[in-house]
Amino acid sequence: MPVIDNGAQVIIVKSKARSYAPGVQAENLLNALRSKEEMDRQNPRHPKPRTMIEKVQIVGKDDLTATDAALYELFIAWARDEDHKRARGRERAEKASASKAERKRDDLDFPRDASVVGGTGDGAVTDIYAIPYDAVRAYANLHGAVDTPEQLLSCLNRLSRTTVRYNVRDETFRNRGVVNLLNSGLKTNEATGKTVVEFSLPPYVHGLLSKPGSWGYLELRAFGRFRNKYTGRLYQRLALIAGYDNHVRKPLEIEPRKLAEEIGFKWTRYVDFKRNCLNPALEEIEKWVERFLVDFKEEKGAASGRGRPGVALLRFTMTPRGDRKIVELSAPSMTWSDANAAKAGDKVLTPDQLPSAGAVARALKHIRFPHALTGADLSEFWRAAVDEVLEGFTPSHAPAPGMVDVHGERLLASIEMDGADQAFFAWAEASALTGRFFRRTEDLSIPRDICHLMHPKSLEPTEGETPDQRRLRYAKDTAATIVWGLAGLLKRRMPGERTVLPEDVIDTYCDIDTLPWSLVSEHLPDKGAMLRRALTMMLKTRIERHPKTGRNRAVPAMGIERRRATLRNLVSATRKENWSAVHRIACAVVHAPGDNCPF
DNA sequence: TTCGTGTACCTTAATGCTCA
DNA sequence: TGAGCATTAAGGTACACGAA
Repeated sequence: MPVIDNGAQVIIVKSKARSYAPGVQAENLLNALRSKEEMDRQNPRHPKPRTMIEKVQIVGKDDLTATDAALYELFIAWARDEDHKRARGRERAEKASASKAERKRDDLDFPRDASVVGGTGDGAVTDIYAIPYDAVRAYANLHGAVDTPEQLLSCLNRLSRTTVRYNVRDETFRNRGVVNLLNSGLKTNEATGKTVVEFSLPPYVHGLLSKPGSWGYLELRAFGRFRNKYTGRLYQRLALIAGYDNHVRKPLEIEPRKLAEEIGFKWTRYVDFKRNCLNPALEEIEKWVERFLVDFKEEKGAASGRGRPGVALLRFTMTPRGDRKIVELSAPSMTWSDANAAKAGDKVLTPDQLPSAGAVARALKHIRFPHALTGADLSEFWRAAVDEVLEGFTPSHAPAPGMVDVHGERLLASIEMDGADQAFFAWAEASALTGRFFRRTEDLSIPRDICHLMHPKSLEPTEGETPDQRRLRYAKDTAATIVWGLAGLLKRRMPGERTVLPEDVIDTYCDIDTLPWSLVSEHLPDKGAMLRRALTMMLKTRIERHPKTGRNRAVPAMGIERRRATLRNLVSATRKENWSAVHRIACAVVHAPGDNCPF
């Protein structure tokens, strides 16, 4: 149902939040693990949830080595890969059964993450995974650190006894809880002599893998070669930011002590932190990470008394490594059908908006896609993506574009500035990571009665715009997106998946570090301190007993209607650039607690 | 044996305060 | 106003310990 917002009816989906879990980017993960050459060629990347990157803190003894951390990332990637295989199997089975009896769509409200892996139905997932021993050993031995079963067992033992705290709220997890990283061990079949590494993830951690949100794409190849225990911890934080859209990506600015605390470095002096942690970590990241480069700067603090002023702020600026120019890439031959599909005219797109057959062929050769695609597939997906922008409509069942995706006005601007070929290549590279735009034009069934209301002015390309103006426009666009999300117009993601309710995504809208709030903060008198407090309060939870199951669960401390109304007011003020109104609303939330709010 | 990690000690640099 | 002193933190070197 459209919602009235400042006199205009709008329907949008949240651009930041993804409503499904992306898969591991690897042609064949097992082959990549077994062979160093395959690892270098495939360079598998796995999406790690932002929560797992930012909110985890090791509790107690921290004797994990760089190899241990690499193995942990491997296990996370493996679990995700296995979950996806099972999910695809489930989808095929559902399709088969759907042909026999028409399903009642509203009855299919089962949790995706539990059904994928055969969980208990309450979000708890209890699967045990097994990876061939030789594959794990080969991966752990990428830099010659682990060779024997005893050495591998030592790694697994350290991982199994390490406990972490996730400082997040969730419907099933209390933020003061502590869980093991994982449980793991070696298992040998005495009859066949075959050995596997078995592991299981704690249910809460496993559940995070399939939750909607933002992701940091981590390169397993790089992880396997890190030798410094802190490199992987710093790398994940940088990779998370490096994956953001060019227009919203800001440098990571953080106090040295805070960063040290976050990555588990015992603070003594800055020079020790730099020497033993930052320098080796940055060297290794530069040497092994393919996706981005890091520029590191120190900022001295203001003199506050006697003595030499120390380093007050660290600034890490990430830039994509090697933005590839399509004309510099070799062009392979193409099948007759692929070439015809690429050259075919389009009812909506102009010839200037269609990539050449050569561009499609280059994308197929030089971009690593998660699944086998043909040129005809890519051409079709591109037309659907541009069509979506031109119509100004996002299908209700489509997942929201991620920060990595090239979409919206940026896509049109890229076509105009760089040409269809280069724009297509950049779009294909991003889509290979997210999979967001791999769908058909027939999915774009637009209800004409509301279509004219959904074409945000911000989608029109503008000239002479400064980066700040562009960022402001992007923030306002995201604010409009939130309005659509709050209106409950995210009906379904895919056939058979459960309904996405506004309350499912409200938490992602309360993220102060993302647009529009990151930009809004810059305009507020207190630099967004009050807004941060307000959004934090909206994320607070309290524990209550479930009326049916009797189990304790965490529920939002602030009522859903009040959270929704507050967010709507905030984004409405943001769209009008009424910063004082944003500040007043934030103050009202902080100082005037209402229903169920403990403050 | 090599290398990562942590610690200790000394020197150097930067800044503010005091006083002639 | 400038020299000298006090204070604080970085830079550099060396060494011990333990994991790989």
